[in-house]
Amino acid sequence: MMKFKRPDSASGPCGKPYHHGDLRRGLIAAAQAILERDGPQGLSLRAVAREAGVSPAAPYHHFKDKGDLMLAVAEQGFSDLGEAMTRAIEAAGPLSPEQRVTEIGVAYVQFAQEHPALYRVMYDCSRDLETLPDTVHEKEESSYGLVKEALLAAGRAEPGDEIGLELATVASWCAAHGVAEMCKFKQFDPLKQVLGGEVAFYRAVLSRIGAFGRH
Amino acid sequence: MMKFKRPDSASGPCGKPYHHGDLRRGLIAAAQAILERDGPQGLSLRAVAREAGVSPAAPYHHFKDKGDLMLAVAEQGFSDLGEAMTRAIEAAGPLSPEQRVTEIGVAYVQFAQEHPALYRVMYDCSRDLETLPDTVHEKEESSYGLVKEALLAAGRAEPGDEIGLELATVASWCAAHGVAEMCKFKQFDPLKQVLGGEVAFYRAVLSRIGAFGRH
DNA sequence: TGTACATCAGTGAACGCGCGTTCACTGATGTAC
DNA sequence: TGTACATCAGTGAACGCGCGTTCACTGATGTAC
Repeated sequence: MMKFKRPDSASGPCGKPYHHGDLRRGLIAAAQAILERDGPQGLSLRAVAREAGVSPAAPYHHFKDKGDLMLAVAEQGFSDLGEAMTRAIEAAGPLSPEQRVTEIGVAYVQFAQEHPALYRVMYDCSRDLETLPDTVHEKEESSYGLVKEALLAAGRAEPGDEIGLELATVASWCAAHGVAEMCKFKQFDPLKQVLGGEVAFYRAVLSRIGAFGRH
Repeated sequence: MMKFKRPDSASGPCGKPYHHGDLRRGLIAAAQAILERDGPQGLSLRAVAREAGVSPAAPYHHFKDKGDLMLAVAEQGFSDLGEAMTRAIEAAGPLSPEQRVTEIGVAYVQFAQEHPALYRVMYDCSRDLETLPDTVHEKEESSYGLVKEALLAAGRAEPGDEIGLELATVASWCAAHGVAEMCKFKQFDPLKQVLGGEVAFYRAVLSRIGAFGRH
């Protein structure tokens, strides 16, 4: 994120350098900025180039086409989500396996709440591919793996019951996605108020759903 | 849906009638057809007019702007969803309250699976409004009301515990939404195969989630 | 250390496209007399 | 029953816009000698 090794030698006295340094990363960051500011509607290839201070043709040196750029944005998002989940359980200190599951769920929903537009792009890209990016599902240290492992530790499936564990993981993932997307509706405002805030609200909902732990 | 009272008197010998008869309904139907055929990407105002066999300006006699048309499409969708849920529990014959809850959930997910593009538009419109259409949440015979009532009957909240019931309803709704959206990912194909089909799969997931009944 | 040159990473103008919306219009309908 | 006319529901051409992508180009970099 801050590994830009922009060579200052190339910059004129008052102008921008001709070469960006790490435009690939810069474009992904620009896309994220647009998502935060304007939402998914504003996310065009030209807008991303504009945001990065570069001509509309420049991205084509780093991405095959628009879809390729979007995919990279989504993958970065999933990687950030995984980090957020990991950070959350580390920050919480020592936790029971059951609490660990809950905290992961809360972190997931919180991430989606904090970056709604990014979350949408992540989800949309996945659907278009009809597969989830490797960062979610394949890698050893993936978010999916994190959830699965936490559920196993919490005894949500008998050791060896691979199918049961898989099912529990899918269930949790679905629940978290559902909560993440529904939470923003105004109709739930009174409920949020009664429960004492956003986080309390989706903690309550997740807990009701059950897949993320009942305390 | 078939209440077109197209006045044939207006049609020429081989041409279309100048007046459509019920263009408002026709446009909504055309939009649904486009969604089924081309997905949400293809859903522009012009495309809808084209599909309905009408000039691009014609819709403006029936809808304020594009958003207004989309909203009507979404509302029709929510109304269809409500009907599908009602039909499902009626078709299932006599059910225990607990089974009723499950069947409603399955019907919800099934509807989303059968009309993925429509479902997406429904959801997107709701988010843009930041409220759910009245057909979902307000009306007496709304889908939301249906779920709530079934949960109450199933004893998911003490009678009188309005907040608990509301929370249970939200939880179920979130869960159904999550399952509906996640089910299509290819990664879950092996699991579906093991469990013996699509419906068995999301029945299993819903049941794991808990909010829709454990048997 | 200096120079020639291939390669890389940008520019900016242009393309064709489909979009949402507007406009003045016209054909059809239905009502008053 | 017949006719004049207001109203309604269409037409089709045009607008300006931002988009994704392509092209020939050029400035900067780094390597071989």
